[in-house]
Amino acid sequence: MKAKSGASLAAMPRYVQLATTLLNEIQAGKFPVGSLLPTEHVLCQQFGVSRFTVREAIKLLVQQGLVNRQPGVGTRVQANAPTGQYTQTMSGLTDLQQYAVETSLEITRHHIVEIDANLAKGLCASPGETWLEIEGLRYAPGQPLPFAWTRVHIAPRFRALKGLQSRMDQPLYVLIEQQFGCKIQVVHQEIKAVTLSNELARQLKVPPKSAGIWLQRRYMDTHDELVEQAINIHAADRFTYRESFRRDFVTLPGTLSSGKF
Amino acid sequence: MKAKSGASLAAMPRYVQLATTLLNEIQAGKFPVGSLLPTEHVLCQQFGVSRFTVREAIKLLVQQGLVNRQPGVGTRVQANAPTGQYTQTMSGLTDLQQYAVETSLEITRHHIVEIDANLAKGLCASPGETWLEIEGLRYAPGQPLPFAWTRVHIAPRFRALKGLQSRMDQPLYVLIEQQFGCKIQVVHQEIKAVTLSNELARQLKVPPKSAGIWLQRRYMDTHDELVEQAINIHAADRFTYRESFRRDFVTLPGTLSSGKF
DNA sequence: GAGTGGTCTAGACCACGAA
DNA sequence: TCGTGGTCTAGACCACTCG
Repeated sequence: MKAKSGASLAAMPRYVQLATTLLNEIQAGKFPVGSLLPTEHVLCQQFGVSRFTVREAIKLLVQQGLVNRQPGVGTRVQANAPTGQYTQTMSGLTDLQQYAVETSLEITRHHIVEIDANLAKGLCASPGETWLEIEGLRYAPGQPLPFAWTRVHIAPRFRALKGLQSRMDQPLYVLIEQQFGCKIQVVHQEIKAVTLSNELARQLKVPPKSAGIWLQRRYMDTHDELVEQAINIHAADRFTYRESFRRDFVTLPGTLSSGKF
Repeated sequence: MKAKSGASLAAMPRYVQLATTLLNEIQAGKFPVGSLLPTEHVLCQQFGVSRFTVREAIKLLVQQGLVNRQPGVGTRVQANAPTGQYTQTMSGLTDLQQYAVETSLEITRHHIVEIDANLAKGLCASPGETWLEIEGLRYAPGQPLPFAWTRVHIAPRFRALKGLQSRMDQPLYVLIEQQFGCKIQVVHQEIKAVTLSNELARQLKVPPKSAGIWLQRRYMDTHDELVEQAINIHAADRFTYRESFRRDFVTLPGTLSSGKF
C-alpha cells in the first residue's frame, strides 16, 4: 500500500521499519525524553498499520530501553539512544542467580546505621538517613572457606525487614519484594579488581595483598529508586563471574533516513 | 470456558499459564531436550486458545532459553531449566559495546599459530590446528596509558581475515561477520581477578604485583561453534565493568501444579 | 507440496489511571 | 467516564524447510 523507497530497509518487517522511524523521531527531538509517545491507536491511524504492528514496534523500543509503558498512562520516552550510546546488539539471560542459588550467606552483623557523608555518596542518599546494614560471608556448598565478603545496605523504607537469619539461602531482594510488595525492575552491576585489605584477607583466609573481585549490585524498584545495594568482595581464586549474551532480537539500523515510513 | 482450579495462577494471563504448563511438561520429560515441541497449530487445538496466545507463551520460553525456533522446522527444546538452573528473573541489555566503542586497539603482533596442547584446552580445539593470534593494547580516547592487554584467537576458517590495521576502532567480530557473512549469536563471558605478571605490569605501566581484571569473551556462531576468543587483562584502577539488568518479562512460577491447564 | 514459524489484519474485552 | 496499554480471537499471506 505504501511505496517502498528502495532501501534495504524496505525489505524488513513493517514493525522494524516503524520502530526505526520512531527511533529516528525520538533522536530528532520530536519526542523528547520524558514525553509521551502517541498512543497505539494514533500510531495505527498515522501509519496505516494494525495495532499488532504498532505493538511489535514499540516492543522493540522497550527492549532497547528507549521507552517504558504504563497501562492507563501511555508510552513514555526514557532515553534517546539505544542503551549504551551506540548500536546495542546483545541481549540475553544472565546468571544473576549464581549468587544466592547454591550458595549461602552467613550474616555476621546487621544493624541500623546512620549514613555519613562518605556512604551517602555511594548510596545516593542524604547523610543522617538510617539504613539497614548487613555484613556477612558467602559460602559455596560443601566448602569450608568463604568465597566472598558481603556488605548490604537497605533503604530506610525497608529497614524493618524481617526474616533475617544467621544463614540466608535466598537473595535479600526476594525477601524485600515479598514483605513489602515492591518490585525490583533494574539491577546495576559494577565489577572491578582490588587488592584485598589485610582485614579482608584474614576473613577470607587468603594471603595478604591477594587480588580480589569487587562486585557491586544496586537494586532499583519500578520508580527507579534504590532499594538495596550490595558489595561483594571475592578472593580471586575462588570466584569467576560468568555470563552469556544471546543475540535474539532485531537490531535497529543506526541512524537512518526513514523516508516517508 | 475452562474451569479455574482456584490457584493464584488462575489469575495470570492465559499465555503465562500455558508457558508454565509447557515448562512443567518439559521438566517432566514429556519433551526431552533436543526434541520438538508440538507445532503452534497443534498447541492451539490442544489447549483451545488462539495462535496469539500460543506464540506469546512460547516467546516466554524462548526468552528463558528453554527452546529455540526455526522457521520451517519447529520449536526445539534446548534446556529443561530456566537458564542457570533456577528461578531466572533477569534479562536485559548490556554494555558489551563499551569495549570497542570509544576505545581503540593497538595491535602489536598478529600471526598464524599452531595450537599446542595447552591452548587447545581453552579453545576447545585440536592441537595442530592453525589459528590467527592477535595481541595488542587497548587505549581509552585521550589517555596515554593503555588500560588493557589483549590476546585474541580466531578460528581456522576465518584466519584469512583482512583489514587488520595497527589501530582498530571496531570490534574484530564485526570484521569477521562482514567478511565471512557469519553471525555471532552467543557470547560467553568470564571475569576473574588476577595478580598481574611482571611482564604485563610493565606493558600496562603499573607497579608489579598489582591486581587486574581478567576478562574472557568467547564468540559463538549460529552453529554454536567458536569463532573468536579474546582475553583482556586490565589494570585494576583503569577499568570497571558495568552492566544493567532489566526485569522486563514475566517470571514463570517455579515448579507448579498446572492442573488441567 | 505440505507444513513450519514469521508477519499482519480487524476486530474484541479487560483492568487501570486520570480527569 | 474515557482513554490507555494488556490480553485474546479468528482469520490471512508469506518465506522457508523438508521430503
